[in-house]
Amino acid sequence: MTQYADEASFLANYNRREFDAPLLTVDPVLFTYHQAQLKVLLVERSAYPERGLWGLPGGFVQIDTDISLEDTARRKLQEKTGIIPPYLEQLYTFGSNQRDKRGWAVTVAYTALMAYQECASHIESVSDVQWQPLDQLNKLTLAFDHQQIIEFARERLRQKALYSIVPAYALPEKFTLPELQQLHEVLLGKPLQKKSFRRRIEEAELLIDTGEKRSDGSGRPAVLYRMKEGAGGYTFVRNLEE
Amino acid sequence: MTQYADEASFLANYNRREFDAPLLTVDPVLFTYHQAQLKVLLVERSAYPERGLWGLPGGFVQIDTDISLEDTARRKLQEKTGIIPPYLEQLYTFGSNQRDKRGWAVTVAYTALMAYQECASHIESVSDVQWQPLDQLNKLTLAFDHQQIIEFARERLRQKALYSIVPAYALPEKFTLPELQQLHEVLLGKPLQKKSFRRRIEEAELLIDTGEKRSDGSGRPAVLYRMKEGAGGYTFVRNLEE
DNA sequence: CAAATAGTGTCTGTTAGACACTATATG
DNA sequence: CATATAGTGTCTAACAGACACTATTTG
Repeated sequence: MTQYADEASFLANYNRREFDAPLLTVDPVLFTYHQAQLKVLLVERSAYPERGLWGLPGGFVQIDTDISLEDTARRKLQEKTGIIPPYLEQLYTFGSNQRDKRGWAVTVAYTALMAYQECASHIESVSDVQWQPLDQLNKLTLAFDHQQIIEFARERLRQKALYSIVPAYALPEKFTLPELQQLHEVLLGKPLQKKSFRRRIEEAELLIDTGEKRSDGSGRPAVLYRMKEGAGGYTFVRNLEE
Repeated sequence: MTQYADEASFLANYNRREFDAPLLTVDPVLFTYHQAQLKVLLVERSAYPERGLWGLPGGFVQIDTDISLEDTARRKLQEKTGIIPPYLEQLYTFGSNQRDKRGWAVTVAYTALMAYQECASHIESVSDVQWQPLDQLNKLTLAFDHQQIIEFARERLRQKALYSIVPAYALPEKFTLPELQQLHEVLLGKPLQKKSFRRRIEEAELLIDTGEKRSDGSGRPAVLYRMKEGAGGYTFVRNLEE
């Protein structure tokens, strides 16, 4: 191993391609909620490997333009949806010598949430991007280990539904409490007590009453709320029942 | 961009050094509890960059021997402590163009816990590995952003003290409830109600009474317990008060 | 016995579950 | 009015906080 007199000369001679390193990608899992279903954003791969398969809207870090991993995630999401989603959080980093045919590969996965309508027009204009309902995911063969990554992200989001209102970021800016409760019920796979659900959200003062209401055509109209600043970061001290 | 007829010819021509990619390392944050203090394992860097500074016991993925990121973390910990710690969990992945003088760099950080005594002899035999008390960390200048990574890991461990007994992995195999409570109190920075602390652990049946007791020289001896299989994965539905 | 530490009994307070009730919309 | 959906009142159950009490050790 070469010895250097000081750090400056070490850095001057440093060559980042000297060693074989794992491939490094960033893969955002973008969820939304539409027509009583959780959906995930998939992209059809146009290049090898796994060409023709659907997968997550990820890609390589561009070291000359991205300044952080989150930056890369935001860039890829904007490329595919036209929008930067209101919720983006690092999920987990998957890395092994098995998950990519090219060899050792690492992906930093993110969970993102946004309203379905926010990018509906953008997505309808292209054929290689689609919202896939989560309960029909088995019918598709996804690229790499993206199926497992999506399941991992869904499980984490399910956990969050027990102690936060993070799922609300998958709804439009203005939404009703029954809508939010339905979303939580889909995530948890079981009905929730209306009273319990509302009470904890009201007592924690997480939402702002917009003064508006919305009717579904029949029945009493529901109040439209907006999330308060930072409401996604709030965690209840006690979980809902599993 | 070159076009390939099929995936096989794409893979045959694939060169993983073709593009500049971020550096990728794995950095375990290994905590223990000794003499009423939380301590973290640090290593003195023998090579550039940041030579001479203390930092986390991490390193590059060895793509020919490691089969997963967790593998890399385990290997580095075994190299420095002689032991594979009983608790190892991925923490967070830090990546930006600012955190390493060599340029864009990513590190997958892990939290690990083990008993102080398990590797005391191994560590005492070398001069470049040490347990550093967390409340004296400010006095040291650490390599890269390792100071922030340690703080991040400590904060996550603090959270876990509110809803799990994961911190118990920082104790010897057999430990007493007062010991575990003290550790939680150090993590949370505040005293806990003895009764509340014991009650929830007993009701969840997380520990096994070894039948043995240990006296500190004065006062009633405390019962020695062992963790049940999977006790670290248990989460209480209700948190302790912050 | 006193001092020290481990461990328990039991009351209170908070918050989720259950479920019946009222409120407000449409046709 | 009937029906549908939104939203409330209120009792119960579970579980953490508070704190005084008992238990077991050493000297």
